[in-house]
Amino acid sequence: MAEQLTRRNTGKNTGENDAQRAVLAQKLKDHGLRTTAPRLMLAELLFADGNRHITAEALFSEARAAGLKVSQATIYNTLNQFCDANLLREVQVDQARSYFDTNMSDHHHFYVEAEGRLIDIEQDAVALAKLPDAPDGFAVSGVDIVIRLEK
Amino acid sequence: MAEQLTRRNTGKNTGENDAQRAVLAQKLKDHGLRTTAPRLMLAELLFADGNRHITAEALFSEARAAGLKVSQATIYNTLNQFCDANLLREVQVDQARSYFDTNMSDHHHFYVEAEGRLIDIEQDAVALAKLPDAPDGFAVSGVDIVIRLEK
DNA sequence: CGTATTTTTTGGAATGATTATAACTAGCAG
DNA sequence: CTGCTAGTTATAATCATTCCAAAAAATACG
Repeated sequence: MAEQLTRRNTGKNTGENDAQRAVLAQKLKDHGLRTTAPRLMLAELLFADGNRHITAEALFSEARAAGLKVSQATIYNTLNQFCDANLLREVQVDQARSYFDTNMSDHHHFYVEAEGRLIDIEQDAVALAKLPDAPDGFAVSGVDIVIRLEK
Repeated sequence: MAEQLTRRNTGKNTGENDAQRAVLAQKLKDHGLRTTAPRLMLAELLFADGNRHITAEALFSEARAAGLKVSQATIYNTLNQFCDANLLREVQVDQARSYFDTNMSDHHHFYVEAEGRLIDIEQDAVALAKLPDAPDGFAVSGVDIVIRLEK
């Protein structure tokens, strides 16, 4: 079953992939999620090859292309669970669809509207010299900067 | 027909409202839009009383509450036309629904997620000391900063 | 001023992303 | 193993938004 996966990483043998899978399984556990087959396989697609930005629909296609038999509902459930568990974050750039970012570090984004593509901005590439205070009774829960790009 | 409007502004007599309507009609013309009754009435709701942040659904309710007989399609059409005409801008904070902002000046937003409420941030309350260059082949078309708030 | 031409508006159907539901299956604790 | 709980699935439901074809209103023209 595991071999149905198209590997995005550079692993060349089963031993290496097994090791990677064990790491991912532990990662799920560490974040309070049971290790189930669908979760592990989606985690592999999401986390095996560095940071990614992906939509539910794209992850679904990728999973199907890799031969996985996951339903759309599971894709959505899993993405939301991963978000709740702080394994993913949602990026708000297009009200038509949600983007999920596997990079949990503090950073911002370029967004190429024409291509629906997100690009990370290193956190130290942006410096905020001045930020307003939160209105009375509120606390800041996040600061999102999106730089929109065109050709 | 015009008197079906519930006034959000402080106008007290018809003369004053007529004057205001004339100003709005001119504003529509200036932006290349024909002055039609629905457009004028929605413009009145949107622009008569200072800057607003509103969703399509909220504007529809407001229009209905004011006794206007506009269809939902017209609300959406009008909001999109106003955006295209640079009378409104869309703010991306919640993928569930679109927010429209009547404040066209360069500024950013607080977003109170729990209430679905947007609050303008004066442009001089934010200072960006450093911004990354756009990747090769791209130009920056906009910089959006959203500060999310919680209680 | 009517009449033709073009835009708008409309109600309702269609779309597309996402979520809810209810039955089934798989983890995992004892 | 067994049972209880959580996860998965297929499908239906929801919700915002867009599409559509027809009716109505605006401008252009004679």
